[in-house]
Amino acid sequence: MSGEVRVRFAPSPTGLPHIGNIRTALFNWLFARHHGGKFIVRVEDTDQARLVPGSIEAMLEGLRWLNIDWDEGPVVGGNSGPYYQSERLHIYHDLAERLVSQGNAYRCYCSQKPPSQDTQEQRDRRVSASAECKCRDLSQEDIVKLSVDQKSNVVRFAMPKEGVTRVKDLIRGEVEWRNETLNDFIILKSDGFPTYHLAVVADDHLMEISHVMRAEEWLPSTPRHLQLFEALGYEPPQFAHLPMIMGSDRAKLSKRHGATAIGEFKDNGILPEALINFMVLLGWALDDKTDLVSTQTVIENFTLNRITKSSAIFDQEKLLWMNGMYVRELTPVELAKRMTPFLERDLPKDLLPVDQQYLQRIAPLLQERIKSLEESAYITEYFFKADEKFDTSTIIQKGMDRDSTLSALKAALDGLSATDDYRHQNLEEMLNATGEKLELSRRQFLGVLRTAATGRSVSPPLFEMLEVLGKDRTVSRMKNAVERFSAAS
RNA sequence: GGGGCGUUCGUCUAGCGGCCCAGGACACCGCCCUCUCAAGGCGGAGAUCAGGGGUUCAAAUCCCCUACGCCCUACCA
Repeated sequence: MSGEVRVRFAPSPTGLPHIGNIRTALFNWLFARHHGGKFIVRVEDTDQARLVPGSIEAMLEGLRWLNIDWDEGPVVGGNSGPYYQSERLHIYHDLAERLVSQGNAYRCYCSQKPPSQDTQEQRDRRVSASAECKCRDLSQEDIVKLSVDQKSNVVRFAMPKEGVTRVKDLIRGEVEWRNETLNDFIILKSDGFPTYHLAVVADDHLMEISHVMRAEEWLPSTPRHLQLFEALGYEPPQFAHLPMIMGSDRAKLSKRHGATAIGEFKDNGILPEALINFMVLLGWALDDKTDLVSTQTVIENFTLNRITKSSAIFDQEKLLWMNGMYVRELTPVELAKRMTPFLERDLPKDLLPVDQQYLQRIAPLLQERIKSLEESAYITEYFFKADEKFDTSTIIQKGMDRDSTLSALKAALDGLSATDDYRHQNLEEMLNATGEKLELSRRQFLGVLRTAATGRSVSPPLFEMLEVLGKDRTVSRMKNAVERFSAAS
């Protein structure tokens, strides 16, 4: 391959940015960065009917969140703009006109039938959309007559009726189609907008795209694009069709498969770096044993021959595991920072705002206990709440009774009130001695204290936790526990 | 119906003719560690490499056929 690598990501603003689209963007970006080329974002807004306001903003927001930067496109501009196809209509009109005059395209006057009225059965049976259209063979006379009383028409590309069209796909190898199996697709719609086929070919050429990397669902339309490039006298770019991402039922991923929009991952507490790593592994692998891999390493090693051919199923479980791995790699300060928005969202409002200093001391204790930031509020709640109002019966540990539990609480309260040294080593030494004196196992004694301090049977290691909680909170909770436990008899 | 692509443990994958009676990871099970929960360590179960034919001294790897899955077959991208 000669010349600069220029790849593009071409989303259409028809809804929330999907994980499949983002993965395509990611692979294009990785490819560009690997080759020191350019990554371009181009908005394919040629379908006015399906346009959903805000989708491009969400798309760009998703890319930014993932740290996928683009060299040309919306916001940043570039020398090949505009990067919205709706602003390039004149280009497509000129090209369509040229194709018609060259004899590579023709106006079609057939009445349109909204596809939505077709039953699935009809669509399955349809030989080809243009099968009944005879406009290709209209005489000049007929055309003149038709164009006066028929105000709207479309332009169809005249596919060669013989021969084959071949592509040397960089991932799949040689693929070929007999031209007779391809129909005369529409290139210009009656609303004056081009279809995807015309626009993509025109822009990939004008923007000097060197490699088209897109999802496999586009493979069947590649011969059309190739024929268009040919008719226009353009040299086609290289093609690489990426495997698709499927839902757990092996069907094309969609909303009903759970979180699929990029924003949902963010809301669900997934770290962008974890999502990147996970998406990379959906169709690419560094070697036979690496799962956790930095973006930098991926960029250095990102070559097309390591891309898988078969589609992949999105495994939420593995993503969550991977996210946990990334959570553990954060510094306490960073973790605290990332948890904050979730605490602000999910913690009872009266506990806000959270004390950042305090949070930073809490963070290390949960770091290896959470898989997603979404768990932030639940897992830290007792650090912020005042005295816990748990069911006092849960405080009694296995093998203990009310009396032994109460004396354990009292003994602990005495010790915890008497000392000011709340370093965990000291607490451990002191409380272990107390527990031994009471002839309780660590499991029992510390279990009682854990419940008294948190109201829960599960928590980070007790001593470290009490150290972070500090004397005031600890003593207050122990007192509270003693009182409530005594009263509940 | 037509066209195209794909098919290695449940899932993501390694493998590009001998190193593979197939390696890693998630999930699962067990043990160890241990104040609970995690994390970590160790081990286990799990794939007749979709099936059948070839080619070859040798095939998951090359070729052919079949099956299945998926995608496309719109004035959607």
